[in-house]
Amino acid sequence: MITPTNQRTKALLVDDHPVFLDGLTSILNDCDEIEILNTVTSAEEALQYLENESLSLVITDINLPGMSGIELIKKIKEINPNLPVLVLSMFLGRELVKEILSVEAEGYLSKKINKNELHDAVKRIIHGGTYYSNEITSVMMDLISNKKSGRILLKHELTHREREILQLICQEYSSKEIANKLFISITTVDSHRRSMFKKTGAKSVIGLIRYAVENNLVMW
Amino acid sequence: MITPTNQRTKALLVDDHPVFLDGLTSILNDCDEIEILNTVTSAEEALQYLENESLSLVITDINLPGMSGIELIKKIKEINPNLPVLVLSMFLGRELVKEILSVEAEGYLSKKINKNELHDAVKRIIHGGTYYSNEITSVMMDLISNKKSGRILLKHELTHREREILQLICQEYSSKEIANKLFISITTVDSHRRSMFKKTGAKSVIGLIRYAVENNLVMW
DNA sequence: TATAAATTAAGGGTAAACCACAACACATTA
DNA sequence: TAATGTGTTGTGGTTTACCCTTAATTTATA
Repeated sequence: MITPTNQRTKALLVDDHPVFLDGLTSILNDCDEIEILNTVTSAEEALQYLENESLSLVITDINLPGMSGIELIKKIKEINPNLPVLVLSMFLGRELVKEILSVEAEGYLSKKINKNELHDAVKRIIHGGTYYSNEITSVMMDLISNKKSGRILLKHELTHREREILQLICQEYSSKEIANKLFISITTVDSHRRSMFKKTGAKSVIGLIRYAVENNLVMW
Repeated sequence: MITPTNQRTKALLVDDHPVFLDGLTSILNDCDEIEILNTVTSAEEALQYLENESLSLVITDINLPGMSGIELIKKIKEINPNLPVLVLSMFLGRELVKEILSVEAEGYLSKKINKNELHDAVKRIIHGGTYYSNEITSVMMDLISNKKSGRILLKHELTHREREILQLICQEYSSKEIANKLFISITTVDSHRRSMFKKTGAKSVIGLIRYAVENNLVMW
């Protein structure tokens, strides 16, 4: 017995890899409760579907060209706070976990998932629940153990200025070049750099780069 | 009219992302000339199918956990040189292009391809041809323009020792630590480091890291 | 065998990274 | 209001990275 089409949850899939979208579609076609409304390869395209009343689930990648997945979710929650979002991502650093939690996504899955995990996640979310994979829950536990005042601090680990400088470091700018670009002293750039080392636990600039990649601060 | 199953090309798909495998399967199911023999998530599993006489095409990712895609292709060409291989990869540096050409893969595609490109590539390869995407051909042109003695040099740009040191650099080891680890002088590590800068054209250690990532020298 | 390349290492230099400490503005909170 | 915390800025000093030349020894390759 097949559930009538008009009762199925209509989903929008967002990922910049067409083959991955086909894989998601193929897997979700095996699920009676889901119907694919459409698949798009950017957050900008996804925005066009947010006013569509039949849309009742968004599954999106984080690392998208142009507007990021996090920005997309923020927009989704502004326009339609009740529309659930399942996040997919390749990497998962502490900072990214905080962002996923702060935009209140209903679920998270690594992009290395299999069919069953995706089915489980989708079913739980469309029935009003949430689904967070093991990877994210272990990072969440880590955040809780480092908590202050009884709750998880969802504030960014790095300040705006620090992120700005980190992005320039990732683009192979030296401290001198960064100082000139931002009209500040080299020693100031140095200070920001060192505070990032402390916060991220990086031993060298390579650790900073890895942090930036794992937290989608740069398009590598 | 459907071609009988026993006349279709039987393909083995290798990728560590199950959803991506589902996407490839879904796309190739639309192609009358292809039939999926099986899908596996590692090179080690793939080896078990190489003695299978009905297998007539392998589509594999390069960046696999454990044995790499390049190593897999080497083994394939040892056991069955006539079995064509289509390579998929996320990144594509000069070094990786050389490796793909040196193991004589019949085709290359970026992992950002769409349905049509995959169909074209597969059809050309199963009819005895080759398919190299625009990304790889432009890198090949670059290699040809830098050629000596009339043909492309497929030798590695970096030596074994240099690669070894680069991998340690990527793991956040300092020159001093690398020297201790390899029982060589710091000045020697410095020599190798500088020769890598020259060969890769990197401006800073970040350029070296990017080179390592783009050429699959490290699992990032 | 001759030539080239890889690995090893030295001396000597500049520039940049890295470290501890601290002033100041600004906001939050006690 | 005073206290505390955080972000941004900065100084001086130490260490390491980065760059050049030169060169011995071993190992491939023509």
